Amino acid sequence: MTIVEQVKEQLKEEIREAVVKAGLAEAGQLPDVILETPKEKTHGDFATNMAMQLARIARKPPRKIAEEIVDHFDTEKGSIRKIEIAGPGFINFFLDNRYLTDLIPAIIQAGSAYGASDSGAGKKILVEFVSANPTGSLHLGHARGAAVGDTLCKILNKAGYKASPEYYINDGGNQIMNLAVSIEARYLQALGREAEIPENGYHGKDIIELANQLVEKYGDTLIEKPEKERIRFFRRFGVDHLMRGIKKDLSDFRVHFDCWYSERSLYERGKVAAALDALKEKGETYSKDGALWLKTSKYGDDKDRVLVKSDGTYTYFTPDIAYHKDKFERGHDELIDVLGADHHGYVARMKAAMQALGYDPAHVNMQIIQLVNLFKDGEKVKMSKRTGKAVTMRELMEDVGIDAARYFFAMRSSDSHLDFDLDLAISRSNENPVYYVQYAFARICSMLKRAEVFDHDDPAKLDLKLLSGEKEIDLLKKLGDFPSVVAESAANLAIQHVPSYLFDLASSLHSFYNAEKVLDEGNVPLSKARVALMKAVRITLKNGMDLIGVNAPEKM
RNA sequence: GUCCCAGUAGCUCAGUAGGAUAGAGCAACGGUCUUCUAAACCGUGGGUCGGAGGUUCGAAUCCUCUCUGGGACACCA
Repeated sequence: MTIVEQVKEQLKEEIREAVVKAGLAEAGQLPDVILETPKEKTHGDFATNMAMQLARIARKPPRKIAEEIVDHFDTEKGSIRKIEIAGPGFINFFLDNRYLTDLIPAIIQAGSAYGASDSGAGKKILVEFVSANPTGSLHLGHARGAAVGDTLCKILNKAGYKASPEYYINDGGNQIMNLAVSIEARYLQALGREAEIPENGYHGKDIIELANQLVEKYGDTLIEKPEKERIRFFRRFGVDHLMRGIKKDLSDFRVHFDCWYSERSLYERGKVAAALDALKEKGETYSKDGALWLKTSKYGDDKDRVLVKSDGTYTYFTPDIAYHKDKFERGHDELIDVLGADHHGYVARMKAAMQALGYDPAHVNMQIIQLVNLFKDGEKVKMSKRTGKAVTMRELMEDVGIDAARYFFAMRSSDSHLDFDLDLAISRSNENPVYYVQYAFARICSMLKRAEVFDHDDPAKLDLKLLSGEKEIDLLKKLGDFPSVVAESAANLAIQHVPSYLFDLASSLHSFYNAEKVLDEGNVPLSKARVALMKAVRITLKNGMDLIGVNAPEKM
């Protein structure tokens, strides 16, 4: 438990005691004590709305109840400086700053571990994201999914969950056949022959480049191969090549996956057939019009879905079911899929399929990432792999930079539409908040380089109560918030809280920096205490930036 | 037609397990470097939280209806 949590828990316990002592409620019927941090400083360090909650049970006006609670409150125990009753019946607690200054040695000692908590209780979560078909380069939408998925995993792990990031490679379906045929066509064209890309094939530039490489490497020798073998060759070559590019893009974007899961491997290990059998056995399927259907409508889907088409082949849905079943079988308690908005229709049917297999659909969590609209020269740029005009993830990295892109994607709630103005991001990148946060870090580094005289091995021995200025208290409170920000962010799958927290912390730092001098030879004890504070802020900023995949530069 | 997301300051968006006077950045205006990085700080102005009802001590937040914008609704993946 973190220091701030300990303080809050103790305070809650004391409130409970006071309520019982005052005879306002039995210990058993006591509502949960809600202790919040007021926005307004004049409202104290912590506040509770207990009196309002008890108004009904005790049948008294809230302010009267608040008075009785305060009268029975044991102020000796904790480090409470002052208690006030305010507004409709809030009880505001003003604490001694000791618990705040205690944070500094704790943070310095924890180092890169600061911010961690066990609020996730080791729950195993598989987070699948990106999972783009290997049929072209990753584009802007994938970049958002990648940033969100990667950050989500890091936040979950920091908060005590066990999250595994995974990429599902769709290397088994029709799309891949289309890819092979498209490569073949481009290959023939590169050799100067007549060939046309099929209607649902891929027209991207990267396929042309791929074909050119084939010509360089193999000349026209591939034409002589029998068609089946040739297509198989193009397919494997295409998948390998494109997956290499995808992996490179993702790792350059600082996105990490524990596992690259192949769809083909599901077939090879009989997982698809097994999933199908399981559904049949449970009586969740039926035949109609020559196809095999799954009764997804029984579990809340709009209509039933086809598993096996009348031509005997599987729909994409069937291996996907096998894949999700496998995720549970590998021991994960919960599944999170980070999906593009175009997969919206997929949510109900996959949850239904999992329910049909006997899993709790509440453990299948689909996070829909809304569209990214790109604006360039004031015009909306349509994204499509097929047209070859898509803005790629690579271009994004080169144009706006990885730090800015990662921060930008993390800072907005992923279920809102995102307008990404490329011109603005490129031409006025200094206005990007990421630089504000990084600058705070760089400033501290720069100060600490000169601070050797004031540095102390054991911050606990310093006179930290000298840190009592308004700006210092602000900073300390922010530092103490970090673990609960991470925990809450994880619990709500709301990653945007972290960038927003970093911005606030940076703001407090800048404000402090401009108001006070840290390194002052005229006041050594205070300087030492402030150096320790700066170290704690630097650690916290760094840990937060790590979570969202943004670099912490020592110099800017 | 059904479903999902959004609508909060001029612009881009935070804030939604109900809390006190709704926030930030940008833009506008006015200040601050002989002092640890001015990519910063300090200040001013700017709001029917799309609209209407409801729930209650209390609603941007929860419920119902409604308007506007975006997206999804294949024996494609």
